[in-house]
Amino acid sequence: MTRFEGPDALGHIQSLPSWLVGRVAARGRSLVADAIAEEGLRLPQHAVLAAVAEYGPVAQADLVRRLGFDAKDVVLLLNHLEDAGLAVRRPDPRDRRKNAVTVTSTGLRTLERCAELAERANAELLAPLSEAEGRQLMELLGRVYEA
Amino acid sequence: MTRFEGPDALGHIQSLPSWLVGRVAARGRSLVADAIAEEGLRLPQHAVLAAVAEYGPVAQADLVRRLGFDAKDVVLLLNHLEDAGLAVRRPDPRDRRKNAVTVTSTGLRTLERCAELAERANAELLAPLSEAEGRQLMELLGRVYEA
DNA sequence: GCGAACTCGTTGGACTTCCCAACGAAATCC
DNA sequence: GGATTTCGTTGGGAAGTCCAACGAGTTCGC
Repeated sequence: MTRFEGPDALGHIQSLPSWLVGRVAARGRSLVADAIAEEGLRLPQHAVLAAVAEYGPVAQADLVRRLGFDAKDVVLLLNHLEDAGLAVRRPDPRDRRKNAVTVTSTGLRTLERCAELAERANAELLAPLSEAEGRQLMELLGRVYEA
Repeated sequence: MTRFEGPDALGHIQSLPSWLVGRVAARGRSLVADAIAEEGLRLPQHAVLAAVAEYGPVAQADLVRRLGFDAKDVVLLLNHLEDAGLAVRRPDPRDRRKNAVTVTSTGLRTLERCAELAERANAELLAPLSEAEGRQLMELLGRVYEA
């Protein structure tokens, strides 16, 4: 085991995988957030809008479950998306407790531009790596995450 | 370019490196946070305590610069560490504006236990990978981060 | 059937992290 | 020795995450 824990305490923390992956994640988050800010969206708004687009008319509780977001936050995020004309809430006739949330055509176009922007931001993130190394990084991260 | 952006919008986001690295970072953060919670410390407190231990008697402004934390938060974190008897603030005789922050012997022992706990949490994080793969992941992340 | 238990959307609040502004005290610059 | 800067501290605000509760609506158990 390592001696001299005190003098190297911070260095030890910063040598841990959890610290390094946290730093890279922060950088990636920042890059993507700045990119899609060009479309006036924040990261959680983008995620909710994408989930709405993917799962068609969907209840908010489903979004909560699929995204792992808090129900309250989904309410506020959808308020914003609706105000921006990107998504629509309509009552579900089959279950009057539910809202059937849909993406608008404007929202779909915004989503396509965001996909492009996010992809470019990720290219910038992985710029120091070759294509093969980028795939390898993804493969390793995938195995860690699935565990 | 990809067609059918709408139906696969969320899947596209979740296939990006920024998303995957964010997920892995969240898992690592959670594992380490739970581990050192055993010693009654939260992650930022641990970081500050480690920085204090590493840089000996150090001014708070130095901690702010080295950690990149907000000055206000460092004040509050040090308040907690001092109340817990892990660190001490004393006036710096050479510059009466500064506090000379030091770790107590209790803080040092806590730090050593935290180092062990954090290391075990990271081992759990990288459990799905072999040792060589773990080193490779660190090497790739390091190159991405240094950029 | 019909009351109990649950679900849905919503509201409220607490906490943490991060960012910016200001302040008195103290040091430094010239 | 006056102007500028630094230091610790306090204050406030935006954003993200989480928990508790509620009325309206639906489903389950008997």
